Amino acid sequence: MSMDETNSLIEQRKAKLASLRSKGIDPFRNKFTPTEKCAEARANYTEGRPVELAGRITAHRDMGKSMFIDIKDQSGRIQVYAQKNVIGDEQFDIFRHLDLADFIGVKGTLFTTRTGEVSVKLESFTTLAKSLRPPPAKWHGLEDMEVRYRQRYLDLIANDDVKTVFLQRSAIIHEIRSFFHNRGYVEVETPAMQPIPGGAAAQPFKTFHNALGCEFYLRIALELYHKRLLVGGIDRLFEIGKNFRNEGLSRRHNPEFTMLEAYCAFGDYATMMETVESLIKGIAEKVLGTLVIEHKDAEGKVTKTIDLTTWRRAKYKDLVREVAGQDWFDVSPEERRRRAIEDLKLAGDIAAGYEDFEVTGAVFEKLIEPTLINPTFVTHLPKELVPLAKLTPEDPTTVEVFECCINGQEISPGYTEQNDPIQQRETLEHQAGGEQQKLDEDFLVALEHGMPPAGGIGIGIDRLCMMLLGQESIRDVILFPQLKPKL
RNA sequence: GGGCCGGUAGCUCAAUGGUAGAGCAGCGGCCUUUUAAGCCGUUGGUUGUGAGUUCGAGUCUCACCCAGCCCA
Repeated sequence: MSMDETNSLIEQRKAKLASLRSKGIDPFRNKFTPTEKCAEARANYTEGRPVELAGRITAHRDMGKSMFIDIKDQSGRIQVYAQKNVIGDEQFDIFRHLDLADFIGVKGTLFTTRTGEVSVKLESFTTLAKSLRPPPAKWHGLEDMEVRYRQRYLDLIANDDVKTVFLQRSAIIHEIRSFFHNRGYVEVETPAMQPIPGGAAAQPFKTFHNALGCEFYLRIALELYHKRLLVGGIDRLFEIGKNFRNEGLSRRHNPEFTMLEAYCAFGDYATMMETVESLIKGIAEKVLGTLVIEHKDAEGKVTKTIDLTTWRRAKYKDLVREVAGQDWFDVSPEERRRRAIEDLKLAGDIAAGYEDFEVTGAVFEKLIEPTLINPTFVTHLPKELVPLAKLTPEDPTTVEVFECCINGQEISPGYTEQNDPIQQRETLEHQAGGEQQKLDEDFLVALEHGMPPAGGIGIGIDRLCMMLLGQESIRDVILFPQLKPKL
């Protein structure tokens, strides 16, 4: 090791790198094949069993003529014990000057220390990758939000619970795929670049295709392409993909987010309620091993309990009547507006230009949805709210629709899909109305070729993960949440 | 877009307008079963950026950047 009087931690590490090279050691290897993972070595312990393991150095305890280090791979950590008289003076000196965060491969035999910890008695080691920068502190972890999000790899290195969240997110998505494959659904991929962004009301991102010389939009929903596939005879299909909405960022909104949509020909909204309930219950049982989910604060105190055992079904109008009065839908629109503003104190939430259904919508959004912690299917919404669904035969002011609310948020909408091309055109034209929204003629032509009756759902995967994994910010379930670029 | 809070060593954090500190990490020394190892010594700073007030600014003022929370 050089006696360089450098003051930068990076310079010190670079000097160590040069020192290794000067000894003929390559600090960056192409390959090292461990016999097993660190956690497996600990789990399958027999005294004296030879192992070869690889990992990042996360701690070291120097004892003079011997030394302990911890190495860690994705599975976990294991302690390695090096002794000067076993590996020799020269190797021991190199070993002693390895840095926290360096990757090494070790060869040795398993033993148990005096304090009962399964460890590797080192016979030889290989440097695999030198870390030129110091890792975050071992004890405090990494707290700085900005660094955690911008350099998520440091967050994952320093904070095991963060890593667990993302491994569980992966397990959730795996379960979603198995669930639908088991039910005979086909996984499809549809365009993220669309000439007309449809299927939802949201501001799109715009881009330009040079060769075609035209603009495209990043999709805001998957729906309209999935329905084309129903027309094409794919009766059960699903897609897990990114949607993009050019709107504000918040604890619940990221500009790109992951959406699941699934469609089932010859099903309806009731079919899809069963699907959502089975899906989410199955995920909770398989990934979390429970249907009762506890959200905790920083001190570990339970702040919220979500019980997924029973799924309530309630009509939108009934829920509104519960909080706004039994005669809510019998009085005049003017009276509804007055009550909402004066009696329900929603003045700040009701804009002057709001239509009648939007006034009721504000009542639902502000006073009802946040209270729906345990799963509730809110059904039969006013038809104005959902232009792509079929009317309810018994009450044509509503549509055959549900919004599954859990954790005070809408997690999943679903409905009996509109398959009448003439009614669909009228609804979309009326909706486009004042706005300069273009009609997706190609979609309407597809409907005119005949779409089977079908049920469909969407599930916001990020919000589902927040609910299941006890995270209050969408940024904590997205590996690289959107931040303003620095520099 | 509005309000509130924050940005100090690699990390976690201190510092009445008056010499920028601690713990850990790093570096050197001692120590062959430690584990937040221990003991001794020691390096490390353009206090987010830019102006201003002041004899003197991490601290006060203004603008800006970035981030977080709340609201719209």
